Amino acid sequence: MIKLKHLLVLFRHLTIRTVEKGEVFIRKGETKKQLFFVRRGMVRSYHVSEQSEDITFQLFPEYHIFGNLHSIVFDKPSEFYYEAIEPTKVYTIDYDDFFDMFLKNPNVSVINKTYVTKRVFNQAFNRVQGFVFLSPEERYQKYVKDFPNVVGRAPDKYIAHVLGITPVSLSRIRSRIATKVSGAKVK
Amino acid sequence: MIKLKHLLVLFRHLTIRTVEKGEVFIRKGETKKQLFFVRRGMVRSYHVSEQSEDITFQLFPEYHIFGNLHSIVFDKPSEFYYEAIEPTKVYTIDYDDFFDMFLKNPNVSVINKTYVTKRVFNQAFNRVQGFVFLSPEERYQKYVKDFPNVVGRAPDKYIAHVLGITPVSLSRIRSRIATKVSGAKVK
DNA sequence: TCCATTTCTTATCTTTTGTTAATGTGTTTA
DNA sequence: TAAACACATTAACAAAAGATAAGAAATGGA
Repeated sequence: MIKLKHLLVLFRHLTIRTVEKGEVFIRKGETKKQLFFVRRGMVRSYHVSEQSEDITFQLFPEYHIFGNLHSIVFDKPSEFYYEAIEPTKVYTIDYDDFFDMFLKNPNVSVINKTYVTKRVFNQAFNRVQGFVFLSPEERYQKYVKDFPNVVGRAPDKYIAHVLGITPVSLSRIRSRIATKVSGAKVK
Repeated sequence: MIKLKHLLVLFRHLTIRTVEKGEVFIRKGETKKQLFFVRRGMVRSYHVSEQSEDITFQLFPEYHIFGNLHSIVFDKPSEFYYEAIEPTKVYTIDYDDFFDMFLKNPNVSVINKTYVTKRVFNQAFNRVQGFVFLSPEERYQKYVKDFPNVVGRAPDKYIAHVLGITPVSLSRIRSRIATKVSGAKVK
C-alpha cells in the first residue's frame, strides 16, 4: 500500500520550484520530459487554437502529478501549456532520471516503480468512463465528489471544459442541481 | 522503433485461443490479470447496468491489445465484459508473466518494456482529448479515420457508445455528413 | 428461400447544449 | 475609491441530442 507520505518523501529530494499565479511550467512545442508533483497551489493544462479561446484540458491541485505526457509517452512536442493558476509550489524531476531515483534511494523503494504510471493512467481511464457512461450533469456531480478541493476554487469555466461542456452549460447545470436539491429555484 | 512484426513474434510464444462470435474472454467481477492480443476478429468491452442496455466501452480489431485493466491497473474486479463479436483468434498471457518474457526471450527484447503500457495509455488519452476538444460529429469523423477497419464492420450501435452518444444520434450524424459531402441528401 | 431477429433509419417530441450577448458580481489595481 | 477586468449568470434563439416508437433494411438460421 502506497501512501502519499511516501511519495512526498520521494519528491522532497527533487528540485523545488515556487511560482506566481500565471507562470508557465511547460509550453506548447517543448519536448522536455519532466514530471511535476504539485505540493501547493494549482496547475491547469490547456490547448490554444487559432479560432477559439483556450480550452482547459485538466486541473491539478495539491498532491497531483502532471507532466509533459505528449513528450514522455509519445515522444512528441507538448500540445498543451501547463500554467499555475495560483501561487504554486512543485517538485520537479526529469522523467529519465525518475526511475534512477529508485536505485539511488533505497528508502523510497516502498514506492512501486509503476505507481506514477498507474496514477496517470487512472486519470485518463476514469475520465473516458465518465464520458461514455455519464451525462454532463452526472459528470459534474462526480467531479464535485472526486475533486472537492478544486470546485469553488478554480474558475468554473476551466472545470466546464475539463468536463467537455461550455461554461454557460455548466452554469445551467449548477442552477438545475440547486433547484432539484432545494426543491425550488432561488432567484 | 517498434514494429507490429516484433509484437507478433512476442505473442506467437503465447497461448492461442480461437473462439466463436459471442464468446466471452473476461466477465464482470473476474480478477484474473490477462493481456490479449487480437490476431483476427474483433472484441468489444461493455458494461451492463440494471436499468439500461449494454453499453459498449471499446472495440478491439486486429493487432489491438486489450486486458482486464480494472484488475491490472487498479487491482479490482473487472467492471466490463470482453466479448468476441466475430470469430476471433487471440494470443493471451498472464500479465505478471508478461514482463518475464523479456528476460527469457532475448529475441523479443527489441520491444520496449513499456511499449504495451504506452499503447494502452495512448488509447485512453486520445479518447479524452476527443471528448474535450471535439464535437460528437468530429469525434465520429476522427474515429472513421483512425479505425477504418472497424467502421462498417462493427455495428454502429457499438461505435455510438464508444463515442459517448446514442445509436440514434450517430445515425443522424452519418446522415448529416452524407448530406454535406454529396451536397444533397440521398433519400 | 423464407422467417425471425437484429440493426439502421426516420419521425416526433422533449430536453439539453451551443452560441451570442447582455447583465450582474466580484476582484484587482491604478 | 473608481475604473477596469474577469467571471458567473441569465436570456433568447438555433442546433443538436435523448427518448420512444415505427418502419425499412440487413443478417442469420432453419
